[in-house]
Amino acid sequence: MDSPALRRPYRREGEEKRRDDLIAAAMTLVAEGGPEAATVRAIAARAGVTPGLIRHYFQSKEELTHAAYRQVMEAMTAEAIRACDAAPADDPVARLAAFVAASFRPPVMTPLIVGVWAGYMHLGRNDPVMHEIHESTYLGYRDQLQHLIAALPRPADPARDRREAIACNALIDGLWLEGGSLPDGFAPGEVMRIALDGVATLLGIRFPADAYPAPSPGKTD
Amino acid sequence: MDSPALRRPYRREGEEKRRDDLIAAAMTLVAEGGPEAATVRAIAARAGVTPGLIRHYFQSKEELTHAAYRQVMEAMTAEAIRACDAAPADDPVARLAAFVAASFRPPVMTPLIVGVWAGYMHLGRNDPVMHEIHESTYLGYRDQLQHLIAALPRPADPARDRREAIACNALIDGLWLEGGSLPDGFAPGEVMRIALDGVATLLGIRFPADAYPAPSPGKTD
DNA sequence: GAATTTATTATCCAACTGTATAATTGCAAA
DNA sequence: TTTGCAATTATACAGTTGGATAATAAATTC
Repeated sequence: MDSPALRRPYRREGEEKRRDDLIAAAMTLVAEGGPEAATVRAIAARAGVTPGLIRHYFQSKEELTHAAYRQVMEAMTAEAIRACDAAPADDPVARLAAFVAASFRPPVMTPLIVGVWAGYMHLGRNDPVMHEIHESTYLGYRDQLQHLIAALPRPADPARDRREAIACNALIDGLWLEGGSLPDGFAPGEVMRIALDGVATLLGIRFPADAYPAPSPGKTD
Repeated sequence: MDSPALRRPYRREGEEKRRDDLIAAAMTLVAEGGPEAATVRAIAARAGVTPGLIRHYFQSKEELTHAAYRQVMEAMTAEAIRACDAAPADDPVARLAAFVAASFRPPVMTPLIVGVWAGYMHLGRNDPVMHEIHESTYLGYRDQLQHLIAALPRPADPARDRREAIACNALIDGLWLEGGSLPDGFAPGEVMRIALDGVATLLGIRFPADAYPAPSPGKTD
């Protein structure tokens, strides 16, 4: 009865690595099986540790959940902004194109991210912290988009900008959701191309050819 | 100690009514608190009956879940198609406008429906039946949209129609999601107006004025 | 080699899950 | 009124699972 005797061997890791591992494990599980799949035991198993360790780094499972969700969401917007800032500061059209394009390739559009988004989407209703995270990251993205639209070289019209930002944001959301959910339903780069075309059409502008992904090799249709 | 004595009084109802009540209760709970909130007991309580009754009308809770999801999803597409068919058969533009507009008012765009959609969105990954329901209703909607687009009076171009259907569908999805999630974030009719404008712009057409919702009273901005 | 703290282990305990069955009541026909 | 059936309630059950915790062992550090 009392022959534990062999104890699981383990390595000691830095706090940061362990926290990241646990967060990554939680995200993966949520993406795969929804929030209810991310139990303390499952998270620990996925991260290659034992359940007790979670409470060594997080005061509760809830805290881990919040940390994971925040990290995913903030990383997403941050990546889009980063790509946008990589474009010439004096070329609003190129900046907008870069922002949109970044939203449709990894690490923003991946089944993992979309899965996390979908899995947690519902928790915002009852959990105030989740709601705050969702709201701030969501509005952060949309605000950024609206800024980029307002910077376009054309007569100012704030009301129009708002409407167009809402429409573009919705188009991006919808495509991102589809593309991330059914990655096999589209040719490589197809979703991004549709998104760029759609945003350009909605705004009455044209994006330069180099804003688009490289054409699929082999065929020149 | 043994004085239960008073038994809950009840009414006898027809099978149809009870089934509908149970389905409605399940949907409401899912919309409010996600799938895990829709326990047998909670559903029964919400429907005003006792848990055992569920298994009198459904072989299992799973069966009730499937019935509820199917009903919500099918009703949604059916309503949009119904509105579309109410338009003149020989006016493709009006038919498309009616289809889009119907997607942005009750009973299609309501917090309940969006909540159910969000709550169950994730179950499609593991549960084959849920997946089938989701897929068929989703594709049904998109196919219908693509047919309406293909029927527009302009040179035929199937590839373009496909791209545009994907884009329009994404725009509609995104707006529907936003409008249903944050009904207070928009003025009455605003989401529908943005959707109609957006779809028209994406397709390079114009919808007649009477396709739009009545302007908000009081102000003529 | 001692001290420190990461990590493991084992367990707790409770809440709750869906299901099955038995007892009772409402209701309508006879 | 009485009878009988089916709708509904009530209770029981068997199992899972949940997150939390205290004590202990092993890495690493000094």
